[in-house]
Amino acid sequence: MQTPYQVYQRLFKQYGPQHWWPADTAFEVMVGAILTQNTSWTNVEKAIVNLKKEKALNCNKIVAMQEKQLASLLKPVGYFNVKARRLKNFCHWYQNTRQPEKNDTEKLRKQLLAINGVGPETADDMLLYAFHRPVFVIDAYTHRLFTRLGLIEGEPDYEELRQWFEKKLQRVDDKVKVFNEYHGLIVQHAKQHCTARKPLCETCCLKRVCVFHCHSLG
DNA sequence: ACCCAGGGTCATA
DNA sequence: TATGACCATGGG
Repeated sequence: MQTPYQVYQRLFKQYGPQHWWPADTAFEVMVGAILTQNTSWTNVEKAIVNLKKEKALNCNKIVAMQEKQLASLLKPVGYFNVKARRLKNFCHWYQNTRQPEKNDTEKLRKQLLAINGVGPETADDMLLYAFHRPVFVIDAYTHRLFTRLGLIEGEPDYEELRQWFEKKLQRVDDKVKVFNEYHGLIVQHAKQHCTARKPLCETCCLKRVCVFHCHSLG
């Protein structure tokens, strides 16, 4: 059976460094993390452009702005009313929290999860890509890919899956670096070879992982 | 016309 | 705790 780290090495060999998170600043990372909830990144890019064009990619500006006006800038991402509210909720926290980066990872994670509209994946995106903490991000692609590869059993919830990855990768040298690349690689790979529509993974760079598993089932 | 996308909250049982 | 409804645009 292939280990999660061997899967990582194959993906890295195939695709190379992913240069995640695609954003100019830590604040832009966190905004993007909220906007991309259940939404394709191409739509998020359009909303980010709208915000930059209005010089509204700014915490104080977003807090001060009317929610309706913010929602109009967020139109391309869908759920724009919900996300305008969530973005404001996040910006209130960010504005009122002095030096959140001074907190240890667990405390920071609890603070982020306490924001209405920030769930486990969004919080972990922020922790890894904005605060550079060694937190493994789980998303729908990760769950689907590793389920199809047969590397995880049952239907683990978010936290169980995150703990599983972090345990399997506990000995790697630079966790922030590897977790960063790994999540980007999973998304890159899954977009191409592990979508909901195209369920079979026959010709990708992880094929032998899949074949080995199928054979091991007898 | 239908399904999906780098989720999360809330009401209900 | 465990489902289901809901949010809503853009691309295949």
